[in-house]
Amino acid sequence: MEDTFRAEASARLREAGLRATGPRLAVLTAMRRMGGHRTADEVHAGLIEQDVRLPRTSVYNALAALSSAGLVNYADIGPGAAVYETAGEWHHHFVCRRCGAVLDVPCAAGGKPCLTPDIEVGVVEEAQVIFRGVCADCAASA
Amino acid sequence: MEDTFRAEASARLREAGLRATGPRLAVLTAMRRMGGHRTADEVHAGLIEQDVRLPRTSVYNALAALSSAGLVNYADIGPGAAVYETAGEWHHHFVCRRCGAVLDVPCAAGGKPCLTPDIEVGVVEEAQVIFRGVCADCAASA
DNA sequence: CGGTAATCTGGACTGAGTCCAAATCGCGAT
DNA sequence: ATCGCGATTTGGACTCAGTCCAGATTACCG
Repeated sequence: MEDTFRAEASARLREAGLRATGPRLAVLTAMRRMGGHRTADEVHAGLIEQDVRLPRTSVYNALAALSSAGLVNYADIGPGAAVYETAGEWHHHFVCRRCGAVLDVPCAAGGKPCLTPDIEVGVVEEAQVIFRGVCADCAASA
Repeated sequence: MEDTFRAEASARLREAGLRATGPRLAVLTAMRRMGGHRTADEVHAGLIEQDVRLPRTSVYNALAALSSAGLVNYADIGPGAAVYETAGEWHHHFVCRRCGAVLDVPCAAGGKPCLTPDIEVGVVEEAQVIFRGVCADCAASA
């Protein structure tokens, strides 16, 4: 099933007009193994740990390709590194100002874009919502 | 009226428990003069241009202080530098994937936070929405 | 199986933001 | 007025995220 997974990923990449290359499949596999929100460097470290030696640049390249193919989502959660996650239900993020924790927040609307601006602004492809505040844990210890 | 502006800003800083220092007022004045969305470095450059010599670090410090006092808003609009804008009507942003243009999108709800997560996650102080897509100008030339 | 354009590689580089320790300055108290 | 203390500023060095480039590789089409 590891194989069916890779085969399906390859197909999806090709559908998007991209080649199914080694680095891209490696990054995708690593992300599925690690789960959750991951920075590019975390993915890179995860690969090294599994003895998959890949230059940092290639991880960035692969993530960009996977993201444009819709296989991973890119989320800019504020200062610091951006995070990627394997594509699934479209959702939003809550970021704790105190501890930096990132929590998923389900999106009521489900699809992309889940919100539409009140004004005509061009073609809206997606709407990302970032909630900022203090998470339950931090609120408790204050 | 330049003076009443600074006096009011000083008062607001002190209300927030912060000192009304030179750099902070200088940054605030520069931001008001420049208007729109500005990165920290743009604000810095704007100050230099007016012969207000201030280290880059101080601009960052001042922006952080002003932001926590609610005098400026911080907006993380994606890869690259974060932008600040003088606080006014709470609104959101549309970012063009092609040209990087940033457009204001009025917020229907008006106040902060204008959205609430469907799940209990802690104390939500604000919700920032980033719309991504292709702006009208870029869409026209494609 | 071969050609070719897309992609990878790795090192150098840029740009945004942070850290630190000494100097300075606001502001409440005297 | 001015004193003193602690918040803030300074400026330089530094870290970290991400990009650029040019030559080597490689996936895919025919």
